[in-house]
Amino acid sequence: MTAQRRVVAEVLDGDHVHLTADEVHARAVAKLPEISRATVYNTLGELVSLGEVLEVATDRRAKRYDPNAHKPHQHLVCAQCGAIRDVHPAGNPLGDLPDAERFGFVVSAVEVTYRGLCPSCAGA
Amino acid sequence: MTAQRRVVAEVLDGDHVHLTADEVHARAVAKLPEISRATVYNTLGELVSLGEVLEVATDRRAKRYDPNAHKPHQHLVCAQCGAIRDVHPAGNPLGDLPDAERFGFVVSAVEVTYRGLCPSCAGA
DNA sequence: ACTTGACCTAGACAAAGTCCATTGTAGGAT
DNA sequence: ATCCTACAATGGACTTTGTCTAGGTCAAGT
Repeated sequence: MTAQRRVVAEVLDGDHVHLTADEVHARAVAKLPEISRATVYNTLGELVSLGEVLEVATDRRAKRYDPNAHKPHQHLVCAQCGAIRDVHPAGNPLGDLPDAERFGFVVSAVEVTYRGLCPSCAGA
Repeated sequence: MTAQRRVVAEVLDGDHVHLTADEVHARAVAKLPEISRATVYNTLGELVSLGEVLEVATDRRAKRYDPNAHKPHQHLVCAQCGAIRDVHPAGNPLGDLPDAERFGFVVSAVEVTYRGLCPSCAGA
């Protein structure tokens, strides 16, 4: 546990945030000015490997990092402003895929992304 | 309808393919050598706007373009080789999101990506 | 003190996509 | 037939996101 890794972990802790790698880097620099981009990327990669943090790809721009890795959840994304909320759908989406639709695949995970407009974007 | 747009449409037609923009460009160049990358991107963007083609983002690398836009479906992706199959899960995933989990959003769409191993990658 | 190895840094590099100024073209107006 | 205008296409520069590499630093063990 080095100073750099502690800073990255601190940045992700706290709110239910979904930061991009660059945002993590920017906040880390605020606490530890000499931290480099490569170190942030490396540390995020390690946290993902350890299962402490999830990668979320709700758009095709930057990956986002979700510290809420221990409770299974899906994401709800505003198509306009990009706001992201964690949500917990009912039912088991994996079970909804019939054997006939599995084409012999060993299916092990499912990601669900709900898209719509958040209250402020829908009101505007 | 120009020659360039016809060529892009032809490339996407046919099989149930999921090509990246670069693959579309490569195949378009084979038919019309002077077509430029920008034109392929523009044309793909127009086809997406018209609802004739879907953008699929199963990985964080290139977007893929799915000509099967008229029948709702989801995707099953091999985590190892990247193979993509169209699948049709049972049930209505949109309905699985309770009102209490919508946070006031107007939810209009849902994307489901199943991940696993295809038969050849699972066997190897 | 020297070696070793893990970690960090800066910057170069790569892939995917977008933007922009210029050039080309097709159809209508004169 | 020629000109005009609007739209489309082109090539290349640029941006964003992420990875890689070569070298430097530091602490622990011998």
